[in-house]
Amino acid sequence: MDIPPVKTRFAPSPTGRLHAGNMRTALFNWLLARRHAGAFVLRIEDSDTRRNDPSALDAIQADLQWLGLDWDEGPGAGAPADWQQSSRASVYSDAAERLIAADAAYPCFCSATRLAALRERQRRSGQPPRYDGHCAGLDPVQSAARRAAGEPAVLRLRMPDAGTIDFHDLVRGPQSVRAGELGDPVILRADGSAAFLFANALDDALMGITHVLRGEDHLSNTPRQQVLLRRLGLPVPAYGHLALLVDTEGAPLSKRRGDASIAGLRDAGYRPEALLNYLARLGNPVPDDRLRAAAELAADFDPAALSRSPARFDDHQLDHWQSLAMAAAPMESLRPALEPGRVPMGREADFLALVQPNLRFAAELNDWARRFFDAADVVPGESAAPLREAGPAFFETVAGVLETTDSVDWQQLRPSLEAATGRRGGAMMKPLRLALTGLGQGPALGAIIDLMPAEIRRARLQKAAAVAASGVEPDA
RNA sequence: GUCCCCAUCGUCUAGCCGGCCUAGGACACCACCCUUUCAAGGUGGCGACACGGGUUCGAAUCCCGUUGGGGACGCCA
Repeated sequence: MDIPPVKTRFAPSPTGRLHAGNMRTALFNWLLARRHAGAFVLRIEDSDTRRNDPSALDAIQADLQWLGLDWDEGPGAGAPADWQQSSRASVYSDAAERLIAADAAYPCFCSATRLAALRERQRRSGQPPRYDGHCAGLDPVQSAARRAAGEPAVLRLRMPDAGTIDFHDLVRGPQSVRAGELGDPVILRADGSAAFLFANALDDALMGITHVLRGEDHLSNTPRQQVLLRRLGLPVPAYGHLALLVDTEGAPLSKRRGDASIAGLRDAGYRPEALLNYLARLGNPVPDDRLRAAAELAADFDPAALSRSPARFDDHQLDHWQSLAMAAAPMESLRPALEPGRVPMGREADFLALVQPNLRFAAELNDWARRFFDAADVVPGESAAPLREAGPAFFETVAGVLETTDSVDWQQLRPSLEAATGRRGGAMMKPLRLALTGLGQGPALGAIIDLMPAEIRRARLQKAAAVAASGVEPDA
């Protein structure tokens, strides 16, 4: 027997940038599709025209592509052309007519004022706020007449009022909701446009989506969408609900606060492999601690194994994956981050090889390059104390040795320096490293000396000697 | 407020149809090794079954309650 092909989707609204939470949802859907050699669809839910941001469409695609999530249907991917809800208005109105004809939906003339008062009253009396079915019993003929006369109305889906609605959640298992707990939801707004609940379910069914992984905030929509689709005689996809991502404080990740926006992370210098590996493991047990490719992650992706409690987005863990990604990065992928002219001709490969293990972000290359190859001063004022401790003679002596030795082979150079300065180990290395690079840490010092042009070394040592001589009395 | 879901180291988690768990891994942190420096790298350490009741010969694993966290209750998506 045939297992139906898996088709998943990611359906963001173009109202802002993607953040880590959205992206993880997209990733899990992509993983599920790829795992089963199925299809992944990108659909844009722009049914709320007031909130649409024209630039968001491109940004969403850019973010997805950056992470390597490709889609088989959607913007730029060919058929179907109508991946955009705003171009599917007639699909929704046709379905709405069918629902009305079957008495599965009814017009509701209740004003916003009445609804607000109703909710307030229910809340005060300890009742959950939900639509009371005020218009549910209206005569269809009269309702049609009122609508024809131009009286504003929304369309509500008639929910069963007894029994339970059962479904199997891909991540949470069997679910059962008492039908009476659900009010009749609005599926068409007064202006005739489709509400999320309606457009979303219809699109999934019509596009042949088989599996939907979405945020936990959609859990309560599931029974409604199931009723809706059944009434329409359409296939109901399998839904799985993901626990939401929270920030370091445990508060929900907020688009508004710009928490962990994908664009922000990218601009900060994070590599896509790093984010991918981190996101894939948030709330999802991946037994392998190494950096994996997307396809490898997909190979054993299982929604049922997903965590059902909210996961924290932790910068420390992201940084770990970033470090692994940097270390594993092909040298060629680092080059573009290096500003032209920073590194002398012919020295690039040596420079990159030396510095790469110390990088967290590729942009740091430029700082290292400046310290190695730029004549400008690198010694910060606050580091004067260690230089003074070493004394001007130390730097002059080192400079002298460097001048007269033609070998910069560290094995030979180090003993010469020790003999000449009378210092060894850290006593020699630390002030020397500081004088040469302005930093207390970095790649192997011998290799740095080897890579650094003689005239830069000379200038740095001179400067260090001057600083060391300047304040014989350290501020104390 | 009402309803639903969840609860293992600081964080992400393994384990959860009970004994193999003196609870395993990764991140972070700390120490040591390497480097006669530091960083990087290597090795090790610290560190948790939220609490209270049951059930059982035996519970992280099952049940109930408490507490805590998350979600839903829109002409938002």
